[in-house]
Amino acid sequence: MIATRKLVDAGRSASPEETRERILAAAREVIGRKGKRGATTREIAEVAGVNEATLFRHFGSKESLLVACAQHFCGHMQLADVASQLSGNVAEDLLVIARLMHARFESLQDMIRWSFVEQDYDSDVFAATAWRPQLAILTVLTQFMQRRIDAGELQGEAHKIAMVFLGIVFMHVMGKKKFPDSPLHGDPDKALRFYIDVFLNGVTKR
Amino acid sequence: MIATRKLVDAGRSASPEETRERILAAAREVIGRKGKRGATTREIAEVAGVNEATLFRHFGSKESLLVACAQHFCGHMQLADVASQLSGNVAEDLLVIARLMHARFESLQDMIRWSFVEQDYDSDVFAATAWRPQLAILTVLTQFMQRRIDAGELQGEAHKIAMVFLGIVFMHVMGKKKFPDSPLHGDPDKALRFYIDVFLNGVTKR
DNA sequence: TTCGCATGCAAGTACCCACTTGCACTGGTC
DNA sequence: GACCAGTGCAAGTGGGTACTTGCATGCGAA
Repeated sequence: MIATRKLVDAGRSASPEETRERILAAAREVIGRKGKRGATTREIAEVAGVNEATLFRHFGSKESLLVACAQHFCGHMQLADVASQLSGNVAEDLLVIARLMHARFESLQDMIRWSFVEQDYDSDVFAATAWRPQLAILTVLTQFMQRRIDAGELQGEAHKIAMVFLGIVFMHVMGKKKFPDSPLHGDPDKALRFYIDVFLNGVTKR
Repeated sequence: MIATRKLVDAGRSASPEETRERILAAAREVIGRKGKRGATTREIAEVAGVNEATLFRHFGSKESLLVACAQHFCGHMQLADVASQLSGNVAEDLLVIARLMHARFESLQDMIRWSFVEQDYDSDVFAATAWRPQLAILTVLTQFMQRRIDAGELQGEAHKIAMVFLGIVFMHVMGKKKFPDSPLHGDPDKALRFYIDVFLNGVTKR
């Protein structure tokens, strides 16, 4: 019974909060691989090292677990501190913002990918929650652009050029697996600098 | 038995090829809404107006149907004729290509969205096939950029700036549902011209 | 007319999934 | 020491899903 003992102890050693955390982390991992539909409670429990019944005792239903998962990992994020890092130089500031975007996209990539498709056809709370960070970033980006336009440094409409910049960085992250042989996916910082250069100056030869 | 008669006749009136076509179209439609996993053979058959057994008699298995569907709609496309429409003016030519990209992305949007997430973790033939048109477009785009660089009109590396342009247009299509209140999603042609302007000249105020 | 092929229809099989339940165990709290 | 909350475990339930099968039907070709 030693083996049984060990397993039991492993479960027992953690507090309920720790158990909850493990389940949420496992859910995120499995959803990243299989998606909302493809993720089974069985596999999530297995990855979490927890009995399936425990999962339901914690979250009640699969749907509740997924929503809790999206809220846990994609909830309110602190973006305000970006402003303090800005120097005044447009290119440098854009790099700061781009790094932030890149990091966020990268770390939430799997969730975002699925929120991209499993959309609102079902008034999907999960997808809406998982997409929130992107909207937040777009807001920050738009505000930044507006300020630079007002200062006479950039031209165009703030939300439009913000969308372009967001699209470029977003596509960079999402494209890693889809265009794996692209030379852009070596040094991320280098790629970001390149994008900023194109964004600011265009590709026309002068 | 008139009702039964009608249904039967509806099925009978079509040739096996037509039946096959209807099933493929239905599969595409349902996959677009529910995804590969979420699409059930029952619903596909229902949408196609055929019996579920007929679906299996045609395609053998759901997986075979999905692969056939991807091949049918995302198979080899004729892109070569773009070259004949090019004028020599970079901005105008980019608009021609962008319109083509936009139309393709738009019409294949649902399939592409799903191929985006249900990726190769399962050596997924469906996803690989559905993604092929994007790779084809990137190739055309890269070649175009290379020619313009060689002609001294553009600067940078062809594949890199091609990726940027692709990303912008791709994000435009994919973002329609995710950023519904963006002013870019009114007149597509206007948006494409705007993207091309930013791509060529940047957003820096001169 | 006759025959075969494509289909409809209904029933069924085997599996998987979300979710439940009852019981046993244990570690910490009083 | 007694109790209890949190967990493991095993079995089970009900519904959905892919896929099969046997038979009836009718259209079109021989």
